Amino acid sequence: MTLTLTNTLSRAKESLPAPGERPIQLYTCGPTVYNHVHIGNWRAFVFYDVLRRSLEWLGYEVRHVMNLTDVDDKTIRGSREAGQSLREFTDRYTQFFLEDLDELRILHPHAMPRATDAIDSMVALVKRLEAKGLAYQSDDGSYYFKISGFENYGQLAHLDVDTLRAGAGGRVAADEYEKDDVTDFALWKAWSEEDGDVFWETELGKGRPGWHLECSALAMEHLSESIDIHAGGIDLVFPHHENEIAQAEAATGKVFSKFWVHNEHLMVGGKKMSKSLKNFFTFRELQEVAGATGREVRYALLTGHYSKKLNLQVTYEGEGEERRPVLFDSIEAARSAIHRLDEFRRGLTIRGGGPVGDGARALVEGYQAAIRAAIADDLNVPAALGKLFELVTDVNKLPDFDEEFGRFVVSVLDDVDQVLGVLKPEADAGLTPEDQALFTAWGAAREAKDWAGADTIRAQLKEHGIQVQARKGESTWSRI
RNA sequence: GGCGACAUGGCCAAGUGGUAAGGCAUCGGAUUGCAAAUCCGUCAUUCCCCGGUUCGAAUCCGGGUGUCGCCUCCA
Repeated sequence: MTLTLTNTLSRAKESLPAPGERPIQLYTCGPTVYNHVHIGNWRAFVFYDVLRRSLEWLGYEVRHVMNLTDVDDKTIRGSREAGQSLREFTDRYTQFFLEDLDELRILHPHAMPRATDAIDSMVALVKRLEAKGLAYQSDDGSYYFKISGFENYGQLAHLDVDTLRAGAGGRVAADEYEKDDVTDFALWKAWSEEDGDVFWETELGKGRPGWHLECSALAMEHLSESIDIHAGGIDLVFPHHENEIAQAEAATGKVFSKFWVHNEHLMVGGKKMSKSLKNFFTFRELQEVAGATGREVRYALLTGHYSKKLNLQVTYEGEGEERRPVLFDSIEAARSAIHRLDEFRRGLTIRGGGPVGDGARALVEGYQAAIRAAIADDLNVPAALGKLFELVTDVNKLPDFDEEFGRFVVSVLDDVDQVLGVLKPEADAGLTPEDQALFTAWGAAREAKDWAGADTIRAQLKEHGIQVQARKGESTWSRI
């Protein structure tokens, strides 16, 4: 099925080519590995993941590349403060990032190149631009992109260069005098004292790459000079993506990316995340404060359409300095919804009855098709989730069904989960011997109608984080 | 100042001309030894406000209010 996406270039929904004609080349802007990325960043990474999974689910072959920014002001400053080499420092945060990626059930991109592994590509790109008269060297040895030489500048952000120039005039710091034009941006930064031992001796001199350069170079190196989709957070539209386009298209004369898709921001408690508002959280903080799992966070991030702001609702207590979050409503809601989905799945495997008619099967297939249509229509995950819950309610209403039908519905859930990535329950090692003994004793006490004893054991299990369910056949348990 | 996005029930959130999906919470019922969990049902005559277009608008247009964002390195 053909996927449509909102293309930032046109600000309209556009259809990709039908699947099968050729593989889709997808590039997404990765993290700067200088700290734990925050929950808003995770919205972007989950979005990229849904995009890639959706493409594959709809029948596309995909090659997904995401960069790791491991050299910039922040990584250099961080490594110096930590007393580590740049590589030691960024490796540490890369490792954290990869661990969290797995927790959030995000598929690893096919390639995750570091910026520092692409110095040669970047230098070559600058040389190419210089040969065309679109890059120039300033007095301090840095290289800048000459925006006046690229007439399409502003096409993505829909900004007018003259307006930018006027706006920048009053705000640009005095140390920017090196540039011919205030709107020009750095391609290569000449070494300065603060860079310490971070530099590369290249044809461009001693220095390090500018931020925008790595994405253009890496996309071209690992994919091609004209890719299909480039994704990122909405705040990267300008200047980052605009500059990527300028660098790439000025050098190659080709369309850098046919599609540009951007995810909107995550709001926390109705506000933009900031440290001063105390609504700034990393995934690891949510794990500690709210007991959130990666699966719950992923679900919460899937409840809104990528192109719209999503609010992570938080209830606070106290004012000013004392203000602290006491309840993460969105995480709680995600937890309840996931629990219900897990119970539904479990019910499918333990309910064995008579055969169901063809109508029931057609009903489920109808929902499966509706979910596919919702995903194909600009990745409408919230609408797809709506259909999924309608499926749940309708199947629950069936008076009876056999094992084969149960297996069929499970297969549909697994199919849909190729995109959602939240329906598979966490792997559980099972009860500890002690808890297993309690669970058995609880059953025995109930058998003997020793209600007081049963209630005591039930309370003990609950303290261990185990909730029991009395059922007609075999009783069950679940983690709280 | 320039440009732009958004405003749907207690919370989250689909829906972009044909009469308000879904989730969480609430409430009622079923089930249960009692619970919990689960299941069923209930839950917006109305979509920020005012005006307009239309047979018909949450959806289109104009005005207002509010929130958020971009205007050189924040997903």
